[in-house]
Amino acid sequence: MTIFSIPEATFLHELRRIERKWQKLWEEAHVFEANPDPSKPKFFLTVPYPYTSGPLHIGHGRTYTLGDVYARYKRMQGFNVLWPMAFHITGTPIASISSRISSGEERTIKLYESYVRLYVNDPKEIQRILRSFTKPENVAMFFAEVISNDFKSLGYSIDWRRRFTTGDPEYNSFVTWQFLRLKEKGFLSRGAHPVLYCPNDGNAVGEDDIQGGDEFRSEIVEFTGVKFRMSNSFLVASSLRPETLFGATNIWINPNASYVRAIVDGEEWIISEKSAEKLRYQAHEVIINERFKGADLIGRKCVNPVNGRELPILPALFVEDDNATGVVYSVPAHAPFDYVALRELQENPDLRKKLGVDPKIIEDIHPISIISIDGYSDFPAEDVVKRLGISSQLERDALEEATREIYKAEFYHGYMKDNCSIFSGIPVSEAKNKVKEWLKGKGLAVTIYETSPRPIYCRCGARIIVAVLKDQWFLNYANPHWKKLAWEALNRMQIYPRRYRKLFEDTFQWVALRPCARRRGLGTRLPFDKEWIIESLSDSTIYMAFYTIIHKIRQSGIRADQLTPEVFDYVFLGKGDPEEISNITGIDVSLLKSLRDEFDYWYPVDLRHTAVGHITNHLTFFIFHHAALFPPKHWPKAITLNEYVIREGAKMSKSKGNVLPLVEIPRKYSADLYRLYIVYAADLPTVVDWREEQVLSVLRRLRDFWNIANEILGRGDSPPRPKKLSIATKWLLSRFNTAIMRATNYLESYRFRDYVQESFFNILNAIGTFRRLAVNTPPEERAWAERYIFDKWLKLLSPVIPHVAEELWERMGGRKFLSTQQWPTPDEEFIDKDVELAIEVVERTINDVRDILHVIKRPGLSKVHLYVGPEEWKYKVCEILSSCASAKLNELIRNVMKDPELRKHGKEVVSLVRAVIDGKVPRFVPKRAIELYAFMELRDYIAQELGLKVFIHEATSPGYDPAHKAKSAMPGRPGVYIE
RNA sequence: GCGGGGGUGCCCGAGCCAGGACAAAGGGGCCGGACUCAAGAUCCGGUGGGUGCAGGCCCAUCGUGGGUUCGAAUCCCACCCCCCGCACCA
Repeated sequence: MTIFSIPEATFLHELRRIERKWQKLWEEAHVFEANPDPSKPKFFLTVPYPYTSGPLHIGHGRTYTLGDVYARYKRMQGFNVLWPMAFHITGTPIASISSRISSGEERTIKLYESYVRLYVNDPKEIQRILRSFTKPENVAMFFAEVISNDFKSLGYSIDWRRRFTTGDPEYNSFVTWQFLRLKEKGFLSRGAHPVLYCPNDGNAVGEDDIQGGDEFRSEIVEFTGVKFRMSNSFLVASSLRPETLFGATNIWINPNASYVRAIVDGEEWIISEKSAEKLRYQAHEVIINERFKGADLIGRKCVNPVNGRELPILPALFVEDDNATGVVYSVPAHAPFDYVALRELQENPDLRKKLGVDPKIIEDIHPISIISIDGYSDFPAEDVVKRLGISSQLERDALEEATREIYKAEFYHGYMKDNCSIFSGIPVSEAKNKVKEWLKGKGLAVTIYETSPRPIYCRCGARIIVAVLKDQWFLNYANPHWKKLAWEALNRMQIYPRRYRKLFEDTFQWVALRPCARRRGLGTRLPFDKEWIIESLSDSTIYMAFYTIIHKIRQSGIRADQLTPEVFDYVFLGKGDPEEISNITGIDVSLLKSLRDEFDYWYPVDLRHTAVGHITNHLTFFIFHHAALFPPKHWPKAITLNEYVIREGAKMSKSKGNVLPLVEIPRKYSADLYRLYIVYAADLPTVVDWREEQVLSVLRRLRDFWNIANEILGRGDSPPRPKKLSIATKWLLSRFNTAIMRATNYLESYRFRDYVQESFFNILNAIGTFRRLAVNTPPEERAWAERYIFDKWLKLLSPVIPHVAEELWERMGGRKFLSTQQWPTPDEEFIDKDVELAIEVVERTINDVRDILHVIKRPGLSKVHLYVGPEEWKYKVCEILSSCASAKLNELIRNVMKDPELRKHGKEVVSLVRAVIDGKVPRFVPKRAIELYAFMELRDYIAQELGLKVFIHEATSPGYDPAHKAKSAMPGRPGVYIE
């Protein structure tokens, strides 16, 4: 942890005091509560509500802080800003946490104890809270409460009256309405769907439910079970590569495992006993008739459905009866396991004897090559097995590696050979699915699901399998009508940073069926099928609309059961007759109308800001559902996105123990420091690295600001404006007013980092420069200048460091809250590019002199003569050049030569143009008179910087020029002579 | 694997879409100087290499290699490496 030095710690302490003070005052004055006001333009900004399963960290805070900076900016811009917040409790994780705590799971209890301890000191109280976590609602309520406190102590300007959770009955009514309407529009569908499943719990399982689920990725893999006829039965052999069926030479079974003869969906199948049990969960009807050892099948034959070839059934030790059907077909040309197992049987009499294999059956088995691929022989399995020196089918790891290699190579680069029937000649990558579909179409294959990795276990201890849910509800994003609407919505939306639009577009392409309900967890029940609970991303697509009315629902005591679908139809869509709805629901007509008005005032969402991780799911659904349910005028306008946060170069994670919780920020650092750092550290599309060293440096800059500000305030009231301004003052005012313009443009285009750089760091630096430039400026003028910029500066900074700015505003005697002041506009009168350029010339000249001193190293130098301002026509050349877009020498010269006066100077013009192109003369230079004036005025400053006596000469009439340097003077580049 | 994004100086990080004023903003670190008894803080200067007793010149340089162009960190192609997403996890 940082050790701040004493002055830093003192300053931080002061900051925190100020932050608490203003948070209290804002809250008491209800400054950020927004009500419809037809006289003002509105701006509706949302950031996703947090999921309340634990504390937030500085990564989450980045997103919310950016949202707040923008909300504050827009508010000062004169918009009526609605920036609300709610809490997400829907779904399985919170339920799962509760049940784990209930069942006494040590790890979870420890983890949650540490979470609670972040917020609560009293050990007894911690235990009480922890015990309450056996109810999921209490987990949700606890974290909703502490997170909202975190947000308040970071100074977020949220309208808290509209807070709700997704478990509130009013919200349930709202979601119910959505799903009824989606169903009516035909956007829901039903069908079979495979899920990871715990037979013991009777439920689908998610990452949270799987033992070690956060350490590896568990997925569902699809095998193709191929039916090999065996008299009246089918031996069902499974493969991940159905296209290799053409190269099958035999069948492998595990001789020691138990197999069954079972009626599966009316057919008699022979499969492993273990697989028969699992198939019951995959929407198959299974009746087991007979059990026997795998060895009993050895030597019998079955028929390959693709070519009628008779294949012998042979034993193999590598076959797992627990994987898919426990039966595999052997393709020794292309599958390393098969190749090795076959060769072992052929070459090892002991093994044959042990497994009871008749040598005659196997001596005629030869690999059948069916795939051609560059870089391998006809028998890739043999190639790889030899290369890796594999000799036994029990060398599982090596064989799996070999299999992966061939699978990848053949899938991407292989072609089916001529012996593959109608699939001959096509790429393997295509053949795989085509063969599968072809077989399934003929009733010769089925899909068998398996977990990967295998086995995996539920936290309850049971083995997880794949189950097929027959009646899963889906949101059908593939619906062409719906998709078209969503595309229209996307196309008219602004996405920033622009690079992420592509990801939206790609997602829109592939998004199809999305399971939208589950059998467990928290949430809203599907209104037309109460067994199902609407899943957490599906219930969070248009909830921004709910913010517009929830506070009024609460205030007026409307009950959830009064919130019928007709109410929402009216409020959100303007459908139906309010009198009638009022009669049915008992909600007052005027109240109904005011809900409608409020929604109509705020909608659409003007900006949704969030982290990029949400693009492929939440944000896509957000757009789809708005497009489905609302008319185009209520579709969202813009999305902005930011990347995440790492810490000291490393990703934050529980296991590393390097997560910095948001709650620590206002305690160990400060809200404003955090805000300033997190916004400034990187652009939106760049990952922010939270580095203590850099945080500290930002803290020092914040303190510089604080000191300068208080120094300015300490001088009391502003002195009168001087009649004549020094060049230093002119420069500061120009620089500052330019900064207002730039900062505003940056915020308008969501360039938050540039905004902070311009309005905070650059102005801070400018004041430093000003103070050095102002050696000859009278103190009253300096004081006036600094005081002049001061209140506008505070306004500029209010969005990012609202507490500090608000405090200084108050100390300055500002009226009301700074947070509600008008955003500053630049004072055009003070913007003077020539002065800014002239100062640049002066600074550059100082550097040049230093450079020369460094090179000549002559002792006893004490004077510098500067020859400023060559002939006026040279400035004219620069002026013409600066307005030329082209950079080609001859074109530039032609442009310049258009001027008859310049043409007179012929060759000299050409060499000047060349000097500009070469960068020896700056292209943008001040007017001659101003350049001269700047040097005259700043002579003492230059002298002070260089430690030399300075003499300024007009280059066109130098009084003293022993080295003839006056003629080397160029616009923006005085001649220099040091002696 | 598929899809997306990126690789900039000792480190972080702008610039790239709209090629030219780019040895490349800003911050950090480091070096030198000022201040100080000293440390810290603060302020000033420097920070690719070489070279020069006049502000310069030469070489290298924005992942690597090609290309387009009078001109490329910026555009095109190939390769290498890194990050993110891939849905029932919110």
